Amino acid sequence: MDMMRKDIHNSEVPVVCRSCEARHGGVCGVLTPQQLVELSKHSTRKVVHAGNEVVGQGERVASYSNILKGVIKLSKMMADGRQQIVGLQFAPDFIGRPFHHESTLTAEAATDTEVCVFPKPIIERLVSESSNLEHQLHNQALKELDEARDWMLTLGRKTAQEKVASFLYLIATHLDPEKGESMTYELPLSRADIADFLGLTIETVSRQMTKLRKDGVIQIENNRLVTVPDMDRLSRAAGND
Amino acid sequence: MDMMRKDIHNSEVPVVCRSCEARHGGVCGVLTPQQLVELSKHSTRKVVHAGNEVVGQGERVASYSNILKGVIKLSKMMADGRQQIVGLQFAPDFIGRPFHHESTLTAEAATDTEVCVFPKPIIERLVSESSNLEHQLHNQALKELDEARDWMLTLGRKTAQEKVASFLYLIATHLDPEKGESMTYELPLSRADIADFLGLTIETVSRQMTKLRKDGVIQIENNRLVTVPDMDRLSRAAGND
DNA sequence: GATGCAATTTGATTGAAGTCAAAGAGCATG
DNA sequence: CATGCTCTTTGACTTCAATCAAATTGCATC
Repeated sequence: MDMMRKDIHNSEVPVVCRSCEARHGGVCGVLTPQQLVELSKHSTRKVVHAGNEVVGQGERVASYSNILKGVIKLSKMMADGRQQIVGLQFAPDFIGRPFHHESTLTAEAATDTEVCVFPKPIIERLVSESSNLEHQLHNQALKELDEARDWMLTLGRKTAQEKVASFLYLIATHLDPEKGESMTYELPLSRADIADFLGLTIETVSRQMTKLRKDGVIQIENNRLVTVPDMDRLSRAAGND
Repeated sequence: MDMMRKDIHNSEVPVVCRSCEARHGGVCGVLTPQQLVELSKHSTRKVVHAGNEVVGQGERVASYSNILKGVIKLSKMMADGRQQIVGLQFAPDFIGRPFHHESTLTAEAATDTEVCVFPKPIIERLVSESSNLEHQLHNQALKELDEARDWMLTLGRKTAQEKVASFLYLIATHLDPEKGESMTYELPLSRADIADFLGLTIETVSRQMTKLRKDGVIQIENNRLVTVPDMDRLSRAAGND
């Protein structure tokens, strides 16, 4: 990564902020060297452990962050405690909205996570200066919108079996975008989180996982380690035909 | 409206495109007079009757449009015919995405609709020229994202009763944003569409409407005309505490 | 106002997912 | 390696919404 950076730019100006270190993508990817120098002065790298909140529902948002590592879950909660996960964010996604000061949802680390945090005024100034950056954020919003709408179809019209398969497929494709025929990965969510993402109960998720295992669509070790021998078969089980 | 326009601008330059006529908002609202002149040369006003497609799922998109009047439903369909409405668009929303050439969903008129249509290259040039316009589209995308996520909570975690009440509340607030205590309106969707929006069957929607009527939360005339005597009560029935 | 058709409602029954309860695994800690 | 804890699975039973099957209503047309 470091080598590539040198090859392309062949100079001493930074191409990522100090806190992000060698990671491209996210906000850093579209800034000028001068903007990166400025950003580096105010950004800090932070570790957020699984289960900790990044931003609470209804809270004032004082900072923005790039995800460097791990998975963040975005969720909404009703007054009586019913909860729905409305999105998952992976590196190098951006958390927070310039010029919107109140969050309508809770962002919480699903796994242990590393983020690069900037103060609000800095990122807002960069957005005003750089139409590139707004374009980048606009594109992420459109990607999130597409994902949200795909998930609405899953929530509204799929069976419990298809929902669980859809979830396993979604995670697989996000963790490894080059799709081979088979793959093995660590689930970033507990059964309770999966249930909240799928609009099901823990017990139903468990039963459907067992069924998919018995049918040979997946193998499971230690509750979290999933092997998908045939991605196309999983996709079919998810109802994506 | 025309009078207001004159008062504010006091000149002969257009403030909306020819086809949109006196309507502000949507794309027109953020363009310069020169851009509006340019846009007017290529835009056409079009009537789309209820049930007709504006853009089909997977089709190449050759144009963009502003909704002037009526309601457009955005939906996704599975191979076996199961359908989910993933969004409703009202005037003056914009339909279409600059630089994305394939639609991932179907846009269909729910009611008789009027739209102002522009060819793709025109709007893409205007977006490149005007950061204002991208900002406007970005904001609409964020609004749609918020609405999609709110609806995910409804789809995943609410009961049939709460879903139907949520729908009636959603339509009421979109058709008349100044919320009085009571209101009467024409439903823009059939029972079948409501079912597809809520992830329910027609029969369940009907039963829950009947129940809300018998409980005095709403009154219904001629299937489509709904009166809500107490919006707060409807909101509570929708689970929005 | 009678006719025909689609949209909506209502009823009887079934079934998928939820609830309640208990047992079993996984994983830290002393 | 026993202890205590949480997380997950499994089992028995219930319930809410789906399905299947008529009625009924609304509405355009003759």
